[in-house]
This record gives sequence, C-alpha cells and structure tokens, in this order.
Amino acid sequence: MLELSFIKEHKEKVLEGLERRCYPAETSEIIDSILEKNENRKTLQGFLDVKRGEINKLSGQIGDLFKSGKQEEAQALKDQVNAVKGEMGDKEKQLIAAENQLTQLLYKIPNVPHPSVPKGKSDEDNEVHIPHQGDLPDLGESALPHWELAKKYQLFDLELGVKIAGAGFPLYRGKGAKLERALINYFLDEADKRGYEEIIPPLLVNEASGIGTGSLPDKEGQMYYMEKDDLYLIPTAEVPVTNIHRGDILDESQLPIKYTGYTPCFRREAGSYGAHVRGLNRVHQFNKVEIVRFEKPENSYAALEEMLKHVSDLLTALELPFRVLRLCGGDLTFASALTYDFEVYSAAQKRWLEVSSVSNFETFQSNRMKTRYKDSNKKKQLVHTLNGSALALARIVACILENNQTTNGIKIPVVLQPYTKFEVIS
RNA sequence: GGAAGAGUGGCAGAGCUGGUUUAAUGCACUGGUCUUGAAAACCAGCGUGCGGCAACGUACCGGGGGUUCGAAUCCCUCCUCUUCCGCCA
Repeated sequence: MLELSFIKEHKEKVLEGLERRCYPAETSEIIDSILEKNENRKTLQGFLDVKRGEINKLSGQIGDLFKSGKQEEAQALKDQVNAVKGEMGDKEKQLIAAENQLTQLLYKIPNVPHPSVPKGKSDEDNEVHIPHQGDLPDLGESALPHWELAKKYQLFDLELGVKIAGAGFPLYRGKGAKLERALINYFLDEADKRGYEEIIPPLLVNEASGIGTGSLPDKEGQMYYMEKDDLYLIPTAEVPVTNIHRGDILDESQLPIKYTGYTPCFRREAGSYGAHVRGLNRVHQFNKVEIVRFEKPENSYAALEEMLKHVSDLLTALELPFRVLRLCGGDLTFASALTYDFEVYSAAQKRWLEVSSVSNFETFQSNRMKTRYKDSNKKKQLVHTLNGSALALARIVACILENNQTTNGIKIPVVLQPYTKFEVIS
C-alpha cells in the first residue's frame, strides 16, 4: 500500500496515477476519505494519549497511597480515575475502528505508476518497449498447435489431468516431463550464475503473507483457499519468497538481496474460457522459476533493467522470437509501479503469448510488509521490491514445441540439450 | 491426534506471590577517553509504531479478549516451539 505521508504530500500524483490506470473517478473520493480518516485518527489518539497519561499518573499515586496505608485517599483517586475513564467513553473503540477503516481504505489504492507508464485501459494500450528483431517465423499451414504435438509425441495429457484432478491440471509424461525438468534446471542455473540464492519455499501461505505482497485482498478469487487450515495455495513463488523479509529491518550492507525459486503455481483463473485457453495457454497449475530482489530505492530501476536483460538472454538462448511490452496503467497489476511483459511468438497459433513479467513495486509491498533497512545515516527506509518470472514454463514449452517442429520431429534448443540429454523429440 | 512445559528487546537471560519495570544484568553494536595503532579498561548511547519543531507523551513483553484504579505478571482463547506418546513419507 501507499505510504500515508506520500498521499498527504503528493495527493496530485496519486490522483494522476489513478487516472493513468483508468480507475473510476469515484476512487479519488477514497483518497479524500483516507486523509479525513487520518485526521480523525490523530485527534482521537491525541485525546486518548492525554487521558491515558492521567490514568497512569493517578494509578502510580494510588499505589504509593496503598503502601503508606492511606486507604481513603486512594479510594478518592480511584474515583478520579473512573471519572477520567468516563471522559474517554468509547473513544478507544472509535480509534480502533478508525485505524481499521483507514487500513481498509489504503488497501484499495493501487500503486502509483512510474512516470514512463502510458495511460491506458487494457492490453491493447500497452507499448512495445523492445520490438521483435527480424522476421517472424512462418511454419506454413501444416504447422500443428502444441496440444496436437503433445498428442502426437505423448508429451503431456490434459484428459488424464481431468480424470485425476480437473480441467487445467496437465499431466506431463515421457520427454514432455523431461523437457519440463530440463527447463526448470536450466532457468535455476542461469539465475544462480547471476547471483540469486535458490529457495524452495512453502507452497501454501497464510493470510499475512498474501497481504504482504498485495495478493490479498486484491486477488482473493484467483487463489485456491484451504478453509479448514486457513491457508492459500501460492499463485507464484513471489508470495512466499518476498515474505521472507516481512517485518525485517535489514542492514544496508545486506542489500541487494536476490532470491530465485522454482515452484508450481496455482491459479483458479475463474471465468476464463475460450479459444485462447486451449492446451497449455492457460492452466490452473504450472511451473515457474521466479526471481525476487530487495533493493535500495536508488538502485531499483537499474535492477529492473538487469532483470529485463536476464529474461531477454534466456529467450534468446532458447531461440524464441520475443518482444517486450511496457504495460499501460490499466494493465498494470495493483502493486506494480512499472511492469515489462515478455511475449513469445507462437508460429503455429500465430499469436503472441505472455511468458514473463518483470516488475518494480517500489515501496508498495515493503510498506505492507514493513521491510525496511537502515541507511548510512541510520535512518530507516522502506526497501524496493522487484520480481519477475525467469521463466514461466507452460507457455515456453508450448512455443518450443510449436516453433521447433519439423517433419523429423521437434528440435530441442541447443542450450537445453545438456539438460534433456536428447536433441529431438520424435 | 494425546499429555506436559515454554514463548520477554539483535542474542542470552531476570522479572511472572500485580504498583520506583521509565523491562534488571550480560553479550553484541555505535560514539568518546586512553593508545603510535589495536586490544583491554572506563564513560555515554543503543528496540518499534503513533502524535509533537522539540521537550516529551502514549502504545507494544507470541496474537486476540477479559479482570483491576493499575497487568510482562492473574483469567480465557488462539498460534508457535520443546519434550514424551501415537501415526507416518
């Protein structure tokens, strides 16, 4: 969430940000009620602090009187305390209510987009940041989509997934499973080379973790929820890995902190059906290698560029045609200040598929998580958090299968061959 | 899942028969004195949030609730950890 002080001092920036996100005009009223609630909160707390002070003082005196045996005088002071309590009335409850309301209101305000983020409503307004170089591959009319190829070569089985779990839970097998595992290992090794510490986190998280990254309450419907245990299945490793430092006050010398982690990701994807969700294009469970960084504010955008390069290098090495988009305000996630999406061109489906998204959240997540560091002046500051997929597997597999199909089978990209230990799927 | 015990500041560890606790003490850390430099010694500082220019006030001793003039301390509840038993990859 945004910092109160920021909203107070830069209200116009917050409003302008909402506009670029194409939020409904009424949202600006929330800003006003936040400021109003905060004043209300301050008044209440100021009043209560004074009254509590009086009670503390009187209670101390009562103790002294009891020790010296002056019961009656003590009783008189007790009456005074009760009188003060009478003045307090239900103001303590009001304060708690005001604080809660304030928090709830703050949860509704998304991050302020970076100045470079274009205004826009939907993915149609996204800006091409790095266009694809050269010609797009053309496989001709005989090219098969990946779900056909999967059948032909027994790589994954969606029907079996349905039998075992339900729609959207693919079962990988044979060389399909090996390709999956090869990609995971390749991606983890590449992250390792770039100094990311590997993490295997819990796949279920509690509510506090969900709130920390901004997944809750915003994406409540997107996550699988275990009511009996009050736990959520992770939609991405971002949630458990970022929460490693929830509540921490880090030392400046610890930064930057870089983590990578492979996890399956679970998404309910409620209400999304249609031609574009066939095969592995959109599933409830998929594998992903995530990278997460904690940075000093002044370094965070340089870090974002580094992540951009990292993902670009992976896609280049995999010989996949890709482009990078700068998301417009309306397509930006709630917590993000700037997001680059990577799209790979599927030559068989003749469309671009999103395979990665790298974002800078600035202090939006760290303010929720209260992740701070002590700078050189020993002042506490919120860190900047960033994360990105490097990479999400399902669609990468789809594109590798489709783009590399030949009459003699599917060619495995050279960099993966040491991992798959086979060069072609036939 | 059952039983017992325990959760205190970066760490260790008092307090827990309710009232100089504004949480002792030690370690660690920071600054200073001393020293050619370091160590040691000594002096001082040293948690987090909110309000305030500040002095300072206030809240926080796992979370939540209660009793009381007053709660780290008593009661209820939840969570976590340890030990023992049971189950188990």
